[in-house]
Amino acid sequence: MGDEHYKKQDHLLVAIDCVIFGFDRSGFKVLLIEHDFKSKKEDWSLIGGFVKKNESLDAAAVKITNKITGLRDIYLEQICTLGDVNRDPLERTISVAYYALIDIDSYDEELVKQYNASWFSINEIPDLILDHNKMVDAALKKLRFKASHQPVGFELLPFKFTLPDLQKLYEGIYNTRLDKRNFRRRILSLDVLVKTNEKEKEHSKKGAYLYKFDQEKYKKKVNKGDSLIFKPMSS
Amino acid sequence: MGDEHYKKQDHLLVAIDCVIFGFDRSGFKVLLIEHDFKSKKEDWSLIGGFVKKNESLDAAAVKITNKITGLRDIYLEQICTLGDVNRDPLERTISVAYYALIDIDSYDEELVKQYNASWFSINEIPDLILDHNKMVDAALKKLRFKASHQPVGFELLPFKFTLPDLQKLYEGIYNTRLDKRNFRRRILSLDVLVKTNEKEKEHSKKGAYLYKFDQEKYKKKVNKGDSLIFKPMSS
DNA sequence: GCAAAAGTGTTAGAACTACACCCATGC
DNA sequence: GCATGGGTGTAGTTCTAACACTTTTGC
Repeated sequence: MGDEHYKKQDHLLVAIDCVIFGFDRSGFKVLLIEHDFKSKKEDWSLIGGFVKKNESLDAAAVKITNKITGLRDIYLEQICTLGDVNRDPLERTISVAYYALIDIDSYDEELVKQYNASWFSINEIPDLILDHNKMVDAALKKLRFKASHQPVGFELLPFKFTLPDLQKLYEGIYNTRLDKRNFRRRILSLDVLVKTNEKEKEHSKKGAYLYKFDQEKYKKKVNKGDSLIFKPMSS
Repeated sequence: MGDEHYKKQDHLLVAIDCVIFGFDRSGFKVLLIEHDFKSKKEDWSLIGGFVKKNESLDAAAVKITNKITGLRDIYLEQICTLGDVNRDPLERTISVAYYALIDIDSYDEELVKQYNASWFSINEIPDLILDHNKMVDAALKKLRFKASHQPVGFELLPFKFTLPDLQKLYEGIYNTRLDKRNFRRRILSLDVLVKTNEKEKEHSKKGAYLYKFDQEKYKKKVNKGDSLIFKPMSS
């Protein structure tokens, strides 16, 4: 915004690209699509699209994540905007990157297949087109920060989950190993978890208690936001 | 980025708006311009401009801050991008917000006058046009985060400065009071300051020693970046 | 000589890290 | 009965926060 006249200004293509994070027992993942319109092999990219004139950035990001996952009410956060002149060789395009957190067990598998999309462990992200690797790196950095200041998990886990699962989620986010006892003490001291009487017995013989989030308290913590609740933890 | 065809897509106006932070003994400030083209009274805004087709976002932000301050090599960081459909009533415009940190004693006063710009204490930011207040809030939040993880000050202070000044800077950033002894211990333990033998005697009878940053070590800390070095501190 | 700001250490409490064993169950 | 993953407590260390007096010098 400035003192120049609007009419004569350049108008640019504006894109949205989404880093869709998901989590299951085998780890922390990103959803990528095979980007075939140049039909090179192994040409992966983020999910994206262009912003329409009558559509806000946030709305465009919702539309795009919904298109491929089928999910409504997705948690989305803006990461950054990339705008080098030649970042897209076809035409000058600026791109606003977002990340999404979804429960990996609840997306629409049909849609994902249809778009040639696959989940990649964050340790095995392939080379992506354009500057999409930069976006993934920035998304991870931002998510790690977020996770160190606010509880994270509600968006990434099913309604009920075990503490070992939650720990694996944090280990995935920080790409590190955590001490079981310290992790439990810490996460329970946040006072946002409610223990149920049910046990999950698919993944161990003894079975692990299922917990759920106390939504009220959870949201309060998330909105508070500035208090430090987790540091990247020790091994 | 997506699978749609580029030609038919909408093209949008893209603006840059800059939150220019400065610091002097009387506090922590933001530079605003009187936005007179509708000639309402007291119609303040951030400094901004439109992005040209052949100009990167970062370059546009540099150009804009340079235009009003006359400074080169300004520290700039992207904050966020705002893109509601009706955020600018004149035309659909998305705006990428940046913040700049400058030494308030070294800008070009002539230019600032010419643009009808003034410094406002961050406690007294007036109502700004469009969504510019949102940008200022986001800038502060981001700067506070940055200051809690990396040393800040090199960009905002003159080459030599006193510890009481540096403390006032942090107090300004966090809008709080800090304990002198704890502050000194902490900031010195970062091992990025070098004490000189000179004293600054304009502001006290006893005089305070001048310090400078050890640029090597400072940059190393800034690039490292992820280690927590300051929490928002106690009163 | 006194007002005004600079400078300096200690201590109690809180938080963090590291660490090892028993439990419940399916096979 | 044993292998597998779930669950639990403590002690040493480090970090943090609270706090008061002396120094210098311009007036």
